[in-house]
Amino acid sequence: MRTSNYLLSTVKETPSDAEIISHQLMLRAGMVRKLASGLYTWLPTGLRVLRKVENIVREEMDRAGAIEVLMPVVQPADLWHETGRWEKFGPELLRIKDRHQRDFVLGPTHEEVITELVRKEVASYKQLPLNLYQVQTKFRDEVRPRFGVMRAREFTMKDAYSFHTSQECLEKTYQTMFDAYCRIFDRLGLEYRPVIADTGSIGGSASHEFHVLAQSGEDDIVFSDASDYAANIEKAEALAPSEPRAAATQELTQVATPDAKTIEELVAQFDVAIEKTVKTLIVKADEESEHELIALLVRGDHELNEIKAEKIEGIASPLTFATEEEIRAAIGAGPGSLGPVNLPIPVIADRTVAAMNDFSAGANIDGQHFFGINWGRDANEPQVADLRNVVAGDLSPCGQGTLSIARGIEVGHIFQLGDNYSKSMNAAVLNEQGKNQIMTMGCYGIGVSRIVAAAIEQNNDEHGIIWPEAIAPFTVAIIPMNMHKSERVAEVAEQLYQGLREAGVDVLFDDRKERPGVMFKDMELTGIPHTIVIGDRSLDNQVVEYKNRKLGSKEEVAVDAVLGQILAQLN
RNA sequence: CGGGAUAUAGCGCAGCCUGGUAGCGCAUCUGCCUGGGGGGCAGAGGGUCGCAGGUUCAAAUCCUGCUAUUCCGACCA
Repeated sequence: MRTSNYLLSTVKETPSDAEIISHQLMLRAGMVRKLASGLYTWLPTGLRVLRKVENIVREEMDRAGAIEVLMPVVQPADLWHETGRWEKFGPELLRIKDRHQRDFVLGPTHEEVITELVRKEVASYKQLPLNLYQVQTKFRDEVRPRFGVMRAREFTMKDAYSFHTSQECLEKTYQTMFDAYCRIFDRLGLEYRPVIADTGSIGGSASHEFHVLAQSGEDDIVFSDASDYAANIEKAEALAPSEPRAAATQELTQVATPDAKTIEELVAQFDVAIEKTVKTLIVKADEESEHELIALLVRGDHELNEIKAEKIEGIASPLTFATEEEIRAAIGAGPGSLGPVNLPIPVIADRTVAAMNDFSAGANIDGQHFFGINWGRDANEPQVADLRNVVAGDLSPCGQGTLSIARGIEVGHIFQLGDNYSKSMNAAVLNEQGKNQIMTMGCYGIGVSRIVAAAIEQNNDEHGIIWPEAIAPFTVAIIPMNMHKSERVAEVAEQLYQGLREAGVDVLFDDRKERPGVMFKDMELTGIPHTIVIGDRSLDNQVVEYKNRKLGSKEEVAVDAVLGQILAQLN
């Protein structure tokens, strides 16, 4: 490609509404442009990268035995009624009507459509297992699109769905997909981790997420320093403290704390360690419960894990915090002064809290706290559950080592769905006994467009993007110096360009009548891995200059050797 | 959905408080110079000041409403 026939569309200034580095660089490098909130046009450079990611994903899916299909973006509401997700999905599901006033949705995912297809096309166990995938546009009407294509409303996803007659068979395909995903992310050149994950609203049993490690990631993932254990913080179990609860040493005392509405204020104003404080959070109980509200207790310096909390029996799902009015009506004190002593509603304590002694918490009287609280003596032994997020330094749930925490960008997610969808949609085959049997399903997603952003998050410097070789929009850039005056430069550049093209290399020949600085900056911003600089100065010595974007290195290469050397390096 | 901010040339911004000829940098176009790191000189084009009302002799500027964008929070395969 010649830049004179191309739409480079680079910009110098950083658009003011781009928050994270990948979004800024994608705009500056001319990869995407925003059309409306969460909707992006892919410019030629961005599209080249997107296609390269897609192709790697396709190759590995095909290699792993999956078969490509393509399903519509627009889906009839009937299917969503069948699985109950028409009601269950929130406003994130964009619902539309056609001219006959029939309901449709813009597909945020395709479990319904694929299950509809397979239940019609597959009748016998002999046709299974089957793993179908597509690379398709999805639409989710996100509450708050942000970070460019990282969290867009319209995005490209590879989604695969497998069908089986047994759990064993599902597990085998699940493992095959797990391995395929590792190959994909290896080939993409990304630093990533598979982690144990929550299944979220898609449902099912086993699940792993694949995270690209980056500071700007929206998820916390935790690792053991002594084993392969890695999990999303949503899922990571916080073990009970290894030490049993110590005996009480303090008397229960009530203290006026008019200016301490938060744990931070309490710790700042009174001589109490934050590890000796307890936070009391009030949530709604589920409808069957005889109480309206339930109190959840976590240590002052710990965070409630909402995913864990809403899975506890008796707690409303989705988790809903009580309002101040509801709390006052039930307890008679405001949120800043709550605690387990004399609390008229059920109490569930985190494992850590259950093992505490001599702790402080609100007195359920405005402006009052108790110090020296001890379970059994001052408050009934609570129901105990794992309620909190793990923190760095916690023991690993696998039994080996301690945990550390890093930020990750979720780029892949695989699930063992079981019969969640096949059952409600009655997707069955005849088994070996000639009986109808509901199929068991797995589903496997990769955020293709998100990977483009994630790759940049992980590979950039002050000059711009540094593409991993496998997904660079162009592999080699040719920068001629003063080509429009020097025939010698033009000739060498032209020959090298043709040579690289004939060898099938993605090469960008910067034949614009621009000053050198402009060309250097553009190629660096765009992140092209290899650059050849051709100028009279070096041609006098029969050499050209080779620059490596990633290493930042320069070397001189003989004119007649450069093509061979580049080609050798690419293999 | 709650709280805050913003909307002026393609992009980034000033002007608004204190009403009176719409401005700066970059980009674009023309010419000349320059030619190894976003260069210089000279000139040119480009605006419904988000939209709709209101106040006023006069509104980018003051008032009201709306819309969009954005940040924080809640929410989220």
